[in-house]
Amino acid sequence: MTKRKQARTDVVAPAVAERDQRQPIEAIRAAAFQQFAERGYPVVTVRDIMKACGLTQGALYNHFKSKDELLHDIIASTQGELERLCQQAVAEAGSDPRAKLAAFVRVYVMRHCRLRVEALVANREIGWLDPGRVADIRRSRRAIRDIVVGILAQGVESGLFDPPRAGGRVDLKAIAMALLDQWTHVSMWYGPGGEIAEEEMARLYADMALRAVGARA
Amino acid sequence: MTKRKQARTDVVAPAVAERDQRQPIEAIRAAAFQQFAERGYPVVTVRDIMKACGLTQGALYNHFKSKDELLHDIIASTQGELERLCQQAVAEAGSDPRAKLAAFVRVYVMRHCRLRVEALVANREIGWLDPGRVADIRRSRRAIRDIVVGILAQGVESGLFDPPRAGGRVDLKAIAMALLDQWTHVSMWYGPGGEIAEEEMARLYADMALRAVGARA
DNA sequence: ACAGCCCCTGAACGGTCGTTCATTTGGCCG
DNA sequence: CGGCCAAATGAACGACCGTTCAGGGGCTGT
Repeated sequence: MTKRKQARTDVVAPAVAERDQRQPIEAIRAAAFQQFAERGYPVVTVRDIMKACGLTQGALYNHFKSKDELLHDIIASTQGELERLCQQAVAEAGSDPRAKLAAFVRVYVMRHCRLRVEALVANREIGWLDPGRVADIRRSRRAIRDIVVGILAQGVESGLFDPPRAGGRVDLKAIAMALLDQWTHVSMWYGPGGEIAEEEMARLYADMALRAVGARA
Repeated sequence: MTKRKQARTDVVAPAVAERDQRQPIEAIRAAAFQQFAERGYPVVTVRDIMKACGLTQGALYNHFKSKDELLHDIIASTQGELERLCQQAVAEAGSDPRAKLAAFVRVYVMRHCRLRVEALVANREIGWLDPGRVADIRRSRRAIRDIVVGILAQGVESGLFDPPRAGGRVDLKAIAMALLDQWTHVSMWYGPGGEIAEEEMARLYADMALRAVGARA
């Protein structure tokens, strides 16, 4: 091989553009999301991104310090919004852990269906960030996981959940990771043209989760 | 940035080597698995891989036609073995769909715990393959998914499974995808130094799956 | 009208990439 | 011991990378 432009043979839709009409910084963010989701951070060049919003390479550096900062910027904004939505959903769901879990799944899954591109980038491309910039993203991910662990703990304590045991005792962290894995990766295969609506996806996943943790009827 | 050697800030363990004693072709495969898992296909250079097994860049091309062929070779071998193991596990599990599902989960999860490096590469790096080479890997993935769909269908038909409904009817394909997502991504976070043994992980995931599909006690 | 500023352009820089190839190595067979 | 050939070397090639920067509009406020 001598050409270097091979695309990820994955997921998602096309993109090219005439000079985007939005604020250039927003146009760059949007183009970067699309391109990173389609082909992956390392093979998307600065030239690609800027061409996709009708500018040239150099203009990127009027808005971002580096390609890496651009990636961090778009991941961090998406991740922060996700964390906020999850907290809000749980807070508004009342005190029953079953309602909390259902509300969490609903928000989380619907967002990963609707904003597939953003979810894909935030979850798959995080590994390309400079080590120094990855810390706050990881913190946010842990925070989201801990919300789930908290709901499960409350459910167990109140006797409303009866989750499976691993090695004699219940490992809520492992269960939370397993559930989050399946909710997160909806964005890898869910297609808006698919047969199932986002609403139905959310309900399906919530049902599976409540069954998996042994929620009382 | 001017240096290009940033590592994925992800997962997995170290590697360097003095001249590997195995057949060079096997040494290259092993080094490539390790490096791709640690840092990701696009940023691992041919020079990196060959240095890791004590050779120089040029020697790769005595054994593989290109870097891309090397990636396909190691993914295809792992993927093929996984498909074989899954088929075998189900075939040996008798006729009860509950036993089939449990056997499948056991084999699938334990393999993804034990061979984390291979699973990581096969699942995460597939997108970097040339489009022409990706077809057979996708076929194998679909085959594995269809094994799960088949087990679920049998369970529903025999009345032993009562899975959740989405939009009025049962969508076995979506359920199978959801379950496979959580089984597959164990390899992303399970650590052999972790508190849970592989056996216990397999049992935990099998329990969750049987509950999720509404298996009769 | 004009200065000042923001933003964009596009050539240029130093570096790294996958791949090729002429050459050298080293083990095996007669 | 000499010939043979598979396998390894490492320089070289052409391409392209992220980033910099001097130069050039086209707004704004006065």
